[in-house]
Amino acid sequence: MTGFQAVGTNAKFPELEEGILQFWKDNHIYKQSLELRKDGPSFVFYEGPPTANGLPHPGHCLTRAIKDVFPRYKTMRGYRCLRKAGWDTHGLPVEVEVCKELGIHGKSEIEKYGIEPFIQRCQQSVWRYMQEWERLTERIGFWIDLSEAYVTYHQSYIESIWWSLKSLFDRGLLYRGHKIVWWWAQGGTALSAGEVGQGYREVADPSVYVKFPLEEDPSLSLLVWTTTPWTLPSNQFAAVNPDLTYAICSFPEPTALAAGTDAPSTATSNVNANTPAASVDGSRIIVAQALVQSLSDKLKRPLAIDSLISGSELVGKYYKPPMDYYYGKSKAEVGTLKAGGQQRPSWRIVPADFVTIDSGTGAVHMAPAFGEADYDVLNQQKLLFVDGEAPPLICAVDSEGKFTSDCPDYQGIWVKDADKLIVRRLREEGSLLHFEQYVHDYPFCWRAEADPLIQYPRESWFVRTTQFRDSMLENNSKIRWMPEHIRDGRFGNFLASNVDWALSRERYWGTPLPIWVCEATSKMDAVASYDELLKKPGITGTEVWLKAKAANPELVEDLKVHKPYIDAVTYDSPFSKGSRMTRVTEVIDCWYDSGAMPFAQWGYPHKNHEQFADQFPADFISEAIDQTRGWFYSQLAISTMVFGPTPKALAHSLEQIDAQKPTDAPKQNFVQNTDQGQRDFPHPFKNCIVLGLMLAEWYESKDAKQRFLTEEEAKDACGKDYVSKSGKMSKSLRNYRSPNEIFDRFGADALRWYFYANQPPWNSILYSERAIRDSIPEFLLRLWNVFSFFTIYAEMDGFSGPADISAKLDQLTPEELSQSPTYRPIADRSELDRWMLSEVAAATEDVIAKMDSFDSYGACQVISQLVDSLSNWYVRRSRSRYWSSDKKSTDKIDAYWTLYESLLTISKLIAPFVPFMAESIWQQLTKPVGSQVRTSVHLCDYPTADASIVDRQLGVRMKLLREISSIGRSARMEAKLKVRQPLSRVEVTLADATHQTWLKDHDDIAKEELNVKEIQYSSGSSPYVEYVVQPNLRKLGPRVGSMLPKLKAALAKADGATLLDQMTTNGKISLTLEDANGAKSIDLDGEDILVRLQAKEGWAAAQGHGCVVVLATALTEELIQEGIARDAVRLIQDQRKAVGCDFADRIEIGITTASQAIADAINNHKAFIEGETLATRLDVHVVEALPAEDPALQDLGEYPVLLVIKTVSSSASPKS
RNA sequence: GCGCGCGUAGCUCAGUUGGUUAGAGCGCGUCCCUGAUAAGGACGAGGUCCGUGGUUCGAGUCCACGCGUGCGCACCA
Repeated sequence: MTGFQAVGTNAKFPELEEGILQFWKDNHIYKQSLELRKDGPSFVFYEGPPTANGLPHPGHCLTRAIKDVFPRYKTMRGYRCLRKAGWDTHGLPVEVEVCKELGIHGKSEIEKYGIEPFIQRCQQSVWRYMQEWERLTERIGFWIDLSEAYVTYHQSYIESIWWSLKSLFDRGLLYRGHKIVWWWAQGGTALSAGEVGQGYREVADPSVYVKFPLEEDPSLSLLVWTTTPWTLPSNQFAAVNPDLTYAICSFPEPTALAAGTDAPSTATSNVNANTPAASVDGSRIIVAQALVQSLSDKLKRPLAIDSLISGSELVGKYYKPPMDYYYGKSKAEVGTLKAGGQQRPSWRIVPADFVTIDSGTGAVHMAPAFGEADYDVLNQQKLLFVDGEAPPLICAVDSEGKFTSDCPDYQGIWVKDADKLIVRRLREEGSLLHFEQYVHDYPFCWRAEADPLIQYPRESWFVRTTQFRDSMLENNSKIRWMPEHIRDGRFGNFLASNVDWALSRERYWGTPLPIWVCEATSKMDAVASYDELLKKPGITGTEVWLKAKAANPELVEDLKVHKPYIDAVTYDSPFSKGSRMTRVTEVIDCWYDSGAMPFAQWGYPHKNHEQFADQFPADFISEAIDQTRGWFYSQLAISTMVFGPTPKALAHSLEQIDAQKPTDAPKQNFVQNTDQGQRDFPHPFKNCIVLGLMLAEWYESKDAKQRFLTEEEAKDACGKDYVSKSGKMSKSLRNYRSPNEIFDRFGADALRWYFYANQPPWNSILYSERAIRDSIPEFLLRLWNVFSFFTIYAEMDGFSGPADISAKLDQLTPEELSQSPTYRPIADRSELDRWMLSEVAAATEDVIAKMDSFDSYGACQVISQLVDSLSNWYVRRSRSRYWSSDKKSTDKIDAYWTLYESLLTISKLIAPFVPFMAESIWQQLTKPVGSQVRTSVHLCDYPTADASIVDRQLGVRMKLLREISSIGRSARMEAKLKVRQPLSRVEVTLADATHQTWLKDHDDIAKEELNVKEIQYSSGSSPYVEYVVQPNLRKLGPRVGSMLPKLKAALAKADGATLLDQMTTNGKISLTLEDANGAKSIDLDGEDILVRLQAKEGWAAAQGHGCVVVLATALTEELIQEGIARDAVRLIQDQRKAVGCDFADRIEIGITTASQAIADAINNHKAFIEGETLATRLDVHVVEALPAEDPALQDLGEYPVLLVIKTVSSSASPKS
């Protein structure tokens, strides 16, 4: 039979954790934990795949910490929670990284380098930081199955995506469209909305006000405003709002106008009918009436309004564009309108209701090639004309963002560089009315920060997500978002303004779009797997991959479904005999990759049908808020489209699509016929914790030249000349410490607890190193000290807990522990023991309730409170019981069992949160029974609370007792009476007599806490206390309403004690209140009032919420002597420690003093002092005077003494 | 510009359905206790709950507007 081993208080948590990690690894604890629950109900968790081609930072730690705690909790609660890791591997970031490595830039250079070697490098590059990621994952204690991670470039993953895309394609949900996209000209690719959003930056662009002269009167011009002068050569329309009123303005001489009789000196928005002003040069402009004033201010010259004209009257007028590259050639062309008649297609004023008077001139230059709204206008205009006579798209810029030969003046010039040239020319030609710099946000490429994006017409593949807007909103409404406001706020808004998903990317490293086109008919076919492709008739091109593989056997097989190998594969067209089917060149947006993860991680539906059925949808996911439009959206969109019902409007068109297919092609509805069929809402996840962003905190020297991560470092280096900063985490600023350093300094548990217990997870969090450090003593160390206390004494006393149990042991549940012959029923133990175990059980109930509703923050607060109760009340109050010399005393054994059981339960309670410390405590606590019990706390069931143990009333009472002690100490402090000095008496006056009897019965504790001989409780009148009767607003508010202020005043005015007497005698208080309508009487019963106590002035008293504690401060000779004796004990104990005595060493004591009072006190309490200090001899010498300067002199109370102690023997017993 | 958060002590943050004296930790100050001791604890100072207006008997909490701040979104022409 072995016992416990004492554990030191100065634990090095990081080292401890490394040991635990090794233990988990050696014993496959994670695997065992899954195995144990293999028949349990499932709790489905999805890992949002991180990208491993960058180093993990503290934000990833938060995500991983939150992701870990719920699966661990659920597993302990009996659920089977698989945790499949995953890696996001495709996309532009990888390509950019490789380009940097190769020192190349842009698509043409990639193609020069060769797509094949480029792809191979991409595939290798994504694993660059794999080890760091795996190390972080493991070190922080995130239990997830890394060995079977899903990887987005794997063939089976890609084939799942292909299957889903085929399903979309076959249902007509995938289409090729001409759209204005945000185009990265240098990179030669469109960017997704999410990517564009990341790259907005504030820049100053040229802002020009340009005249568009009307053909009917060239001296009259529509004035337009644009910040993209380079789009002017491609001008096609000018738009006005037909509902706005426009003003025709001239430019009067400022002086002439000022001299005018009744003319205003500056522009006016009223028509000046009396003074038809003459423009200096005879020219006039048209602007929105509402903007005349602001325009005049901007131009710093007066504008005179000659007349007004409605927008609708302007519509249809022809104008001459400011730059003539197409106008001169085509101005004479006309097109036939569907409605009859003819019209010039371009350079016409058109109506557009999006034109506003928020800024500019109320007239908008339209270059449909370079603006989405402009493009829509063109499409509307096209509809007006008969086929073939509609306006073409005018575009003077090529896909590299350079002017084409259409525009010889600027041919080959990058559009942004042309701005300056164009502005100069406009000025020279007199069409520029005003120029300024305009500061606004403009998107840049998020990877190549110097490259501005331009809007550009591009052929691209789209997914008809707009058709599913309602379904997605419906699904969204079923998701439990934490915080709640995400649902209707950020995410809901995003869904409501959904636009079709621009899916394709004209890039290289990504999932190839599985669509093959017939070279003759342009008809298309989607392919759901590589095998399906191989079975196509007349297939060729697969040898390209085989050759490459033969030449380099190292190539991973997955590359064969990537560019360029897949592009080589062609087959016979089913649409046109003798023609070939060739794959389109695009790859897809990598957000689609991650969003397909719910099924693609299993390779579904090509395999693993059971796994998918079992693991869809997820019960729980969590990522940071930046994933709203990323993974949260892509998952929802894809699952809704692939597994949800097809909207009615679409179902109709599906029949037409089917009708057009070759006869051997599969019909569209195969998706609906899978073994899954339609799924219940919500999918694909039920609960989602949206994490806040993490900001960094750091310090800088005032000259901003030095940066520090802690205040101490800043102080050391700069004295007071430093400032605190906070902001985005930035690799280049190095304003945060790497997670690894945090682990080495403080440990993973400290970091985890900091994340869980410091704020709700959705709050944005300031990554503060000091806060991480501080979370250690607040919780981890406090618990560890209690644990250490237990082991020290248990070892000393030979308490070995469950070692004497002969029955089978497993998890050391209370039932198992109760088999021990020394374990007494809880009901038989002391109040304190019952209280502690009740607190543990109550906390267990609370933690379970909180965790079941995903409130990890709340759960941590409960746990923290519990540990505080254990440390600062239970152990504090029970210390003497462990010191007792009678090792077999029932009380002592009870104390051990109670503490032991509490620690055991706590180790299980904290296991999901701080898995290392939990494990460490569990293993030490189970040492006496070794291999009989589960080897890891993580293999145990989560504790459940025995309701019969929970005594909430006892909890309330103990809290009151703690409050009385606390208030008493406050009173002592006030009276400057240190606790070592015994007092004769305290009087405690309670506001509420309910608990008085109980307190009286248990006042030993308070007596000892306050070091008093007697405690008197009362709740009646007291000379020290004033009573204040206050209304119970919560009860009375609804009843008396507006009379409440009067009632409040009446109670405040009345004497509290009298009111209370009334209440005691009559059971009610009757008040008469004056109202506007006269007097009104109100009866208050006991529940309508609250009694508050206030200590009267002049007493050593202190007040709390429900009680007042008054000290009897008079000291008798006896009390003083006892105080001295306790001082002496303290002095001797210090000395013992100073000379290195062991716990049990016996000593002899000699005290020399000049004070007879000291000598008398010590002699009168000799036995007490000897007992406390393990002294076998205590001599006091009284001398005339002590040598004043002797450094060995110490203060005993008010007098100096000389203290000598000598170790005489060692003993096994600590106290006797 | 629009949308969504946030704004509470020197700092980092809690604050449940509106309710009486707004809390915690750190830091600071004063002190206590001490064989859990390279720990532990108490007490104190410190608050215009961003501002203004409103609803209400009653607002840190609800509403409106404004200011500051963070994030997201674009018809930023």
